[in-house]
Amino acid sequence: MDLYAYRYNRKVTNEEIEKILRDIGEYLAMQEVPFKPRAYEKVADSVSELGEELTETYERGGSKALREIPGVGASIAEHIEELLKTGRLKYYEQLKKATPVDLSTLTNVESLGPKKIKILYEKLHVRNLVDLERVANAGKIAKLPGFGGKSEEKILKGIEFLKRSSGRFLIVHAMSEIRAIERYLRSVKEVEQLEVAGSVRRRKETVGDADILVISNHPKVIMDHFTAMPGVVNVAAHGETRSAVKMKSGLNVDIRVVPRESYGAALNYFTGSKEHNVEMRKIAIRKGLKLNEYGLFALKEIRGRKDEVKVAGENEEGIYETLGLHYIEPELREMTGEIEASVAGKLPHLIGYGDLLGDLQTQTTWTDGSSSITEMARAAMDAGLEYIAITDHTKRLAMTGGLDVPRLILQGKEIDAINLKFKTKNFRILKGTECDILKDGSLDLPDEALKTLDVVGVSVHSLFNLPEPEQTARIVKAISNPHVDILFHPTGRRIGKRGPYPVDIDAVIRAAKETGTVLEVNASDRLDLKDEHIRKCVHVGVKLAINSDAHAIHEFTDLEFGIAQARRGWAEKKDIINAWPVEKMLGFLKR
DNA sequence: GCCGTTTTCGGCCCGACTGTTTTCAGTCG
Repeated sequence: MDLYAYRYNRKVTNEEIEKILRDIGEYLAMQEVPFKPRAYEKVADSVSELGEELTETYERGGSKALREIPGVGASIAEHIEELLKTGRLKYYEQLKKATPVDLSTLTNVESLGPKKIKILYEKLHVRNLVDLERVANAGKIAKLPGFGGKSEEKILKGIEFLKRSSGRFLIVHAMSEIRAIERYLRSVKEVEQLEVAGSVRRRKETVGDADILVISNHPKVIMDHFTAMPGVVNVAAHGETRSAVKMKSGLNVDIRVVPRESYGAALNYFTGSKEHNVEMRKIAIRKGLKLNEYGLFALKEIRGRKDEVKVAGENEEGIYETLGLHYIEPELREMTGEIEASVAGKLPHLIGYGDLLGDLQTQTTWTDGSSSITEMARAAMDAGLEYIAITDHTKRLAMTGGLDVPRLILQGKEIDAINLKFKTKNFRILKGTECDILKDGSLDLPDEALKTLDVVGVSVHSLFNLPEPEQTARIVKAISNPHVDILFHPTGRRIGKRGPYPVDIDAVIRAAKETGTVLEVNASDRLDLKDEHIRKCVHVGVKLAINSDAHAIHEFTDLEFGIAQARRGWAEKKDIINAWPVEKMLGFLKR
């Protein structure tokens, strides 16, 4: 059991509880216990979709409130209670003792599940990723019964993928922790101004650490508060104006206190990207100026003596202006043409964080979502949206209980009824689908059913390893269907878990252009399309939809990260169809 | 271990694919 929380006098988080429940499920699956694994897995999913910390749930309503969480019964409620009260769970510790392996890491290796992990542990004493890589490289896995050369190759590939993505955090996951740190620091009265710089401010899809800049006249107080924050497990540096800590989650956080007069220069410097900064300095030099993290300086000769005079630095806008540039939004500072565009006055007017009016991909309890249509609609309204499309899965995705035509029709009737209730609220629920693309590019629902819907999304959920030409042809065929409006998560990647399937994205974008199909910017942990693809779409005029892919009411907050991704792809409001009013959006879709 | 217009027991989202086999176990979505 993970005792960090208690060692550092901190409450057990949902994330920790989720991991333990998931691990228990895997342990039970290892022992081939029937049904229980699914029960634990289900609860782990529920916990991950909760909008409230379990500590709060428990304080609010005790074990009875825990029991109200879907999938939590008497026994799991007791487990959670034990975890909340003592920070440990004896049942879990026993399982762990019997098979001491780093389950959550090993199951992250593609093609490895509990059964194979068990064999690897029993035959080759594999406990963690390092062990696994060693035996795979030694060719020992191929010789195991049930394994072979290809399994070994797959495992090595999986390890490689995990290693590449380690040490960085998905911004979608890290942001809530970063925001909590921000809130904590802002509550310190000596903090005059504060901003998180670095890749977080540029909204990169993954971030390695968080760089926080603070203006304050009392740096020492700030440093002391910072290093004593809840959740800090290691203080790497504790200086006068700079400190660095590691959080329990593994996130590194740096803080710097800077004087007001150089705040803008420091913010610019610490926001990066490095390449962008280098170019800005070159521009400064060409103008006879010098730019560093303290400011923008002119070299002036005063009475025969050369001296540096600060000409800008208190804010970023002043620095860009003095350099003869239009202000460049942080999301664009990647040295991919933003400087030239800025000089030429041709920077895009980026879509704003409050610009979305709708969400065109949501799932409900009809399939694998955990909230009802009504609940999702209410949550969308609270999130400031005017419409959502309900796009539950289709029958091929059996594990989700995907809809067939009769159930789709039933769902449509329910949507009609709910829409009547919401009529006065200027909110509309659209009928939609996330229809599976089958192997040959045909669809999991017949055209007669598709044409009754407001929004038809299609996506690939199977056969990720088709050769590129086949996969591309499959997708192109699917979006050539005259009823298909949007291609959901076009490359199939899950950041940190799985790369994109082999696909010629340029060919897909061309086909989207020809067929008038919209491509999705999926805002969940897929962030798919990615920034450079978005930019290609914007360039050729393929329209985009930024969708949450929400499976629960609080997941509409993910839309922010989809917007960030679209901004990194230079997208404007005119490029994003769900930033348009519902009638205009519907009018644009294929008829 | 959970759940109940099939309610206190007896069911439990399941079909497709892969790589290993030579009829199937394990993984994935």
